[in-house]
Amino acid sequence: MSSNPSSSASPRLRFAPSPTGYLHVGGARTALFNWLFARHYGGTLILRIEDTDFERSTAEMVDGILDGLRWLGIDWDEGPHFQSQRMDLYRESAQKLVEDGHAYYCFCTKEELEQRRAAAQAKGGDPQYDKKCRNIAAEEAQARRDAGEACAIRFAVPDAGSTFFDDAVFGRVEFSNSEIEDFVLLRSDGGPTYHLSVVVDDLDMRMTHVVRGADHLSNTPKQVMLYRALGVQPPLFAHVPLILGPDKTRLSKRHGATSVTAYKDEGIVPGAFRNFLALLGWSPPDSTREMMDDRALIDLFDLSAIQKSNAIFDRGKLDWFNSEYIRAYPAVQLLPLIEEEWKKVGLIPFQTNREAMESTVDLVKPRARNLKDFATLFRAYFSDEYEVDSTAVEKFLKDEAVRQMLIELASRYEKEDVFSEGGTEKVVRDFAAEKSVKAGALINGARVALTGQGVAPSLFAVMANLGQERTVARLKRAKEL
RNA sequence: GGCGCUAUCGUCUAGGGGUUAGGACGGAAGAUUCUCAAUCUUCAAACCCGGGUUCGAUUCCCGGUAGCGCUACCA
Repeated sequence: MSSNPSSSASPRLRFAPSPTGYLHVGGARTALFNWLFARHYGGTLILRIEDTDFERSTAEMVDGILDGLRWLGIDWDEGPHFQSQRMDLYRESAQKLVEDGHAYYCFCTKEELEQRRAAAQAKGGDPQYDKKCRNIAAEEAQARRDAGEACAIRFAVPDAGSTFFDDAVFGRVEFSNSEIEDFVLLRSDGGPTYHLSVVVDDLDMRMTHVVRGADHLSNTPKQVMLYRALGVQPPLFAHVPLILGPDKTRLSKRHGATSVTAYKDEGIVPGAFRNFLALLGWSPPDSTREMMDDRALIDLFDLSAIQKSNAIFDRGKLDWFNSEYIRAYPAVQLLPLIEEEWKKVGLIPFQTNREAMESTVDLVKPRARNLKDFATLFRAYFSDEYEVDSTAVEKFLKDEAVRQMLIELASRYEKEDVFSEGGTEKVVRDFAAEKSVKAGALINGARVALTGQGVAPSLFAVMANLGQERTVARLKRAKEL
């Protein structure tokens, strides 16, 4: 008998994705919660790939899942283990269950089952398996197997009584055993079903806690029965509510991106995504606190603070987190991510000096909402090939006189010996006073000429950043805009 | 259909037998100025419905409704 899981000194948890698709946001959050819990208690996180469905599982998906986890900053201590390499263990366990009288051979074919199920339902009866094979004598079963008849192994669910467990988030959940059919443990092809493989593996890998999606809540009593039949105490379960789309249905492609890789590709920064995900269904003791790095998340995380109801994925809030994180990320950290975005659009920066690029990043990052902004909105800060926003031209440069003045202004800057933020401003203001025009008109016009945008940081900071030569050249081009 | 779970602003949530029901995103308005997607200020916005229990229920209990999940030789 194992000891009470909740009193274990060092918790052991696992994340067990099925590689039949990329890492989706629901799975990512489950992984995150497991990780936060394990790190909070100094436990062990095991990664297990549940690839018993050979048809749908691919190695490519496994790589995608691992990439997604790494991107989110989730690391693991053991694994990845592959269920496909542990098939013997499942067969032996099923065999043992038969020997101990907890399971039996079932010779019903899939067709027969479907037929009888349909017939039962037509009569308004119970669609559960009718236990036809439950009482076949051991010798007969052996004989039929020897004769090569295909068979599955089913668990013999007790006819009476009920099964319950105490979930860390939902509390006590109880099911009447009569609601649970004699489920299959081992398929006729020799492969285990989910219920068998999870239990056998969680047992073999000495899991103390099972944190997974709430879609498994109704399946849990089956697994609890299996643990009991195997003579052990089940681990502590914690079921995490599901993530829904804006229409309150299960999140799917219809709602946009569902894989974490897609968010990476969309210019979301990993810290933002992790922070956002952590707050979907969980909140720290001080719920007014929202910005949390991994350290804070780990310190504050607690299973009991997980929400019981499903949460809707709010893209707007994610974007907000993204802008906050981009602003907070140091330029050194941001630059490599930005360079990936440049690569995607073929932008080759005119500047190669890292420090200079970093200071440019710092200049514009407060206005960024997405990493892509550095390759689109902010192109002019890094490249001489950028588009000019026509509405900005319309708004600030439609006056021919302004254009002329900007060209004149360029000549003045050309003659400056020092080109500083304060100095450039003085030149414009003096020039405006001289011409009896509002400085704002010139500043706004110059902004469009320099950045192609009507929106930008302080003009003089931009000039200082662009440098004298580039500032002059772009101002001179004002008349062509 | 059966079984299970859930229910606080549009969304994420805090709270809890007596509160002006708090915060955040988003929305609206205003301020600022050199533009704004930045910043600051302000505003609107919620306890699903019906019964109990109670001096008092949004909070506890029951029922309803709704949503979600499970009901496979998928995981």
